Amino acid sequence: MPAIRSRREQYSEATRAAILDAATRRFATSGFAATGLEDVAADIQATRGAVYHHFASKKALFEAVLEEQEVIGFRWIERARAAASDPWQGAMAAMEAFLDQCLDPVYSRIVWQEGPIALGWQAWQESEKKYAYAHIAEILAELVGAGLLSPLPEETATHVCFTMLGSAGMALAQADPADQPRLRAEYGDVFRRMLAGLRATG
Amino acid sequence: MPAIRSRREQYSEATRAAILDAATRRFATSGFAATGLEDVAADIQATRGAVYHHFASKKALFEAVLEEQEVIGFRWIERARAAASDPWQGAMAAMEAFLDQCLDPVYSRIVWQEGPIALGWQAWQESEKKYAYAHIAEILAELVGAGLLSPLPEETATHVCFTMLGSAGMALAQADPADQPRLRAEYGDVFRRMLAGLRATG
DNA sequence: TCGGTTACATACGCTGTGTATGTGGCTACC
DNA sequence: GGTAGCCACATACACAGCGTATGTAACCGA
Repeated sequence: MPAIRSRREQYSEATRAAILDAATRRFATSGFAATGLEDVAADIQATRGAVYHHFASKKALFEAVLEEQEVIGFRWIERARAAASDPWQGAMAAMEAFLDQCLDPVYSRIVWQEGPIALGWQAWQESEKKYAYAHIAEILAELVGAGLLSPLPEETATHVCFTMLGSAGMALAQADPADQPRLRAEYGDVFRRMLAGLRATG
Repeated sequence: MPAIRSRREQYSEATRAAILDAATRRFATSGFAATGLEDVAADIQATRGAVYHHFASKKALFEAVLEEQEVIGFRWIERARAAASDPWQGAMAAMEAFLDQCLDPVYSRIVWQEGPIALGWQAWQESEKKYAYAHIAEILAELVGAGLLSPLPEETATHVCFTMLGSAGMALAQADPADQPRLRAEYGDVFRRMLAGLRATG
């Protein structure tokens, strides 16, 4: 990769980033269906031509937006987990960090609400497997490996945890801010009790 | 309501039912977005005019289709639960019946895949509250009342169970038929263990 | 049998996606 | 340092699908 880029390349890169940024805001506030590429283009004083130059389709644009959010979320959660002292604490920290992440309305709406709508349930799930899914599987495997959980059907358990966390995040994100602390505590409580069930010998 | 209906009313009722039926098949096989009202109309040798006469919009048509599936599913599950001898068996039977229901590709696709896409996540969830949601809440309350589960935050626990079951159903529905028995057993296993966690005193 | 209503068909406008073509400014080569 | 080519983007257009306004024929009540 060239460390120095031509003026034109820099401009191009900047517009691409601007499109991505505007699209993120639009998708997060108005949703995928209600957002026209015209709107996105207008937000950055450009035309739909520019958008179609950088992205093959509306769906492709959304995928790029989604990918970005996934990466941000992944890093945030992983950092929280890495800071913990032992696997169990790490898993709990990751859970907390995930719930935090979902309180960001952009993240929760793009990833959990609009994702399945824009890409279709199946494609969205495929995309999730690269991030959240793989992440959870790793954490569970570590817990099982450390003897903290009794053996589990990996794929199924991962899927269940994935969904539980996701829906909790969604519910939190959409709740009245005044209720969020209580809800968050409740979800934490239910999760902990359920995980405790997984601790007993299967 | 008049027990006897005029010829015209009977015809009208029949076309409405035919539209509903055709739409159900189309939505279930091609999805909401890829289904045009033209297709639906053509399936029953009619025009889009007929569709718009009976349903206010494409969305309204889908809502009617969804409602029908919900009612069918609800009845099926409730019957299984009612046949059980005690609350715990009833809850387990309801869970099994739900998984059965999800193996029907029409039900699972309409309710769980296309629902959120067609109505938007929020409206879909509202609609679910009338059926699955209320149903689960009732079952959980019964279990708590019978002392089989320790007290729970009702709304939160309902939401978690709702999502767990739904995603399990979806995963089952989309799995290779050869894997379905194994997966189903695994989900049952994980659920039972997690519910066991809820049994301990919170 | 005749006027009104109802069930549907026909025709059209609008919105939004995608695509084909045009253009001006940057870059690279001589 | 002039020019040829390319690249980033704009403009224009084709096309699909939803919704709506209007037409029409069958039916029903008087």
